[in-house]
Amino acid sequence: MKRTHSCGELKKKDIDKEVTLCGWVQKRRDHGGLIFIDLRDREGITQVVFNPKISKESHRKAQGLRSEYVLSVGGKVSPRPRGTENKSLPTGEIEVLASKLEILNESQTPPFEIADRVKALEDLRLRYRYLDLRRRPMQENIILRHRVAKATRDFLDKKGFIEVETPILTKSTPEGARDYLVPSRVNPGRFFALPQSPQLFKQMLMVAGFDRYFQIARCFRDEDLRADRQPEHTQIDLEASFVEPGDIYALIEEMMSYLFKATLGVRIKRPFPITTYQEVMDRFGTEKPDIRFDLELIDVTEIGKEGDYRIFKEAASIKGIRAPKGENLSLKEIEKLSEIALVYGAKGLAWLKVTKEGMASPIAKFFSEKVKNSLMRKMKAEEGDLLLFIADKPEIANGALGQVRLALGRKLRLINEKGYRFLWVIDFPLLEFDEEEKRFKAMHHPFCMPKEGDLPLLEKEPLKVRSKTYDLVLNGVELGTGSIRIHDPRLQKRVFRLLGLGEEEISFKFGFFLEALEYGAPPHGGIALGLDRLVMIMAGRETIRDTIAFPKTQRATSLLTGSPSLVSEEQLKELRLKIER
RNA sequence: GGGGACGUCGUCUAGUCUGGUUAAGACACCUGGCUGUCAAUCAGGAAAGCGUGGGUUCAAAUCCCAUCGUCCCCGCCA
Repeated sequence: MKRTHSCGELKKKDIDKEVTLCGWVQKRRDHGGLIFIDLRDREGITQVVFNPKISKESHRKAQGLRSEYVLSVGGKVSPRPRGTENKSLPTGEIEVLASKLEILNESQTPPFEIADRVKALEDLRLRYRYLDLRRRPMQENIILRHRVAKATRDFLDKKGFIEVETPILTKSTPEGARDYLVPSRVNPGRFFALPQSPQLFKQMLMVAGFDRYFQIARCFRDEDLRADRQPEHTQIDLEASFVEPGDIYALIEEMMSYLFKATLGVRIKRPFPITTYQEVMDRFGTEKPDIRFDLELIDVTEIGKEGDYRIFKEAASIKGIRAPKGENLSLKEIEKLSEIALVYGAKGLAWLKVTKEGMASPIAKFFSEKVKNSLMRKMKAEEGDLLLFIADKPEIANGALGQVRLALGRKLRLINEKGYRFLWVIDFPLLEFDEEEKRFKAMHHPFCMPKEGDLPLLEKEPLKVRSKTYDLVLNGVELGTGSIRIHDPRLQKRVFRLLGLGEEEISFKFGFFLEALEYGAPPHGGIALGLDRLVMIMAGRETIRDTIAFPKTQRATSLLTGSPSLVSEEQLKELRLKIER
């Protein structure tokens, strides 16, 4: 036994105990006659004092200690002299008077300081991830992640869910994201795909009668990265038989409530509001609205067209948003908002300031007092407000103004950073039209059940068909996606055909799955929640990289290991692969 | 595929717009002093030729071109 206690637990009550601590040298303060070492481990920091009167030998050895050396220190816990207690440290009332010192390992001077507040840039942190992970905030993130995963398992176990592992080496299927492929040496020219999600396996587990399944599942997608997107991410994946959407809502709401309580001690308000896709698009311009603040998009198409402003008159849709007290925003700040609108495809951002003297704006002259007044009324505008408008195709007007809304929320400090506001977004369209490929694509995935009432439209007006889908949104972040699935093989085939899949392709790609549905597949549904994103929000971080022990860069490489890397000719030959140069 | 920001001692920055002495500071590091520090302190020291390659110029960290890397975003991500 190298240690008797952790570096975070010794308190007044331990005074006079003989203890042995192990840890890293956080800091050495050498006063010549007296040396202080802050010894750090996962649990905290304890001050160790080397006094030649207690041990000449240890004091001599301690002179050679440097940052990040690994030590085992034996000594007596004693109260700090009156007036030298450190209130900012949980162990600050005591210190260990070292009588024994063993240097377990030395350390090079680290490339950056192991401090709570990082100064090092992220690429350096990633290259030395094991040092970055020594920092307390990173340890807290990873430990929080562990607690969330643990609480998830506890909760779902109690609810009768069985954790089942599904293959990592699986089959490439069309639709969705690009697959990561793995060549098969035993079957030259053939490839496994890493799963984008365990979707088909969990459905087949329902066919198998497991009734309730879950998995903390790694998912792989070979797409471009973002702050909240990594090539491999982890989902809390679950599926249940004989359920309605309401069963899933209730389960997930209870689970979220349990997770937040168990890990953060935070109470979550239930039930979560439920809104349709159509409604959130109209009101917030996005399928994942941040409802921590109220600003909503307002349809002013009718009123806007009454003026003489050509751009309004010719637009299919005019959406407006009211920035309370936005009068104070400078032209430059409005210009910034307008740039955001441009990025999201709008051609411009029109604005009106409501001042004492009336409407101040380059476009005010195009509108009569009457029109201006009805605009004011419709948007519930008050003096001092700034009104912003985008006139365009409905998708653009909504989408771009939705982004302006988010920027406004931040700019005007309307967002309660400490709040957790969940929202269900339901009834997504089953399909969307891909302009590039000129065909229908599944909005979520091809296994979502269409709403029964919309079934007659399936072949006639496919875009009007809504599906039994539900997205869970938290603070403007898409946390998870789920649906009731198709369990009828005939209906599943109809949907495949709608997606433009030929009979041959259907049986090649999905034959095994359709066959499974033929053998008494129960009605079922489920959801998958992004664990990385959930922990990111809980930890108050801006990127999921801070919640993943060993993440990849935006170019999908590991700076730590240098992967992906070249492989030997022999390896390629064995796989019968040739690299084109 | 596209847009943007950044790259200077170990680290983080200043310097770059407006080319011109020994490229500056803080932290870290090294040596020495110091028995109550915890952002220890005092004295001294070492440390980068400015991501890489090319070009312009009497002269390039600074201007131009290319390239590499990191980050943010659009597209993409069911």
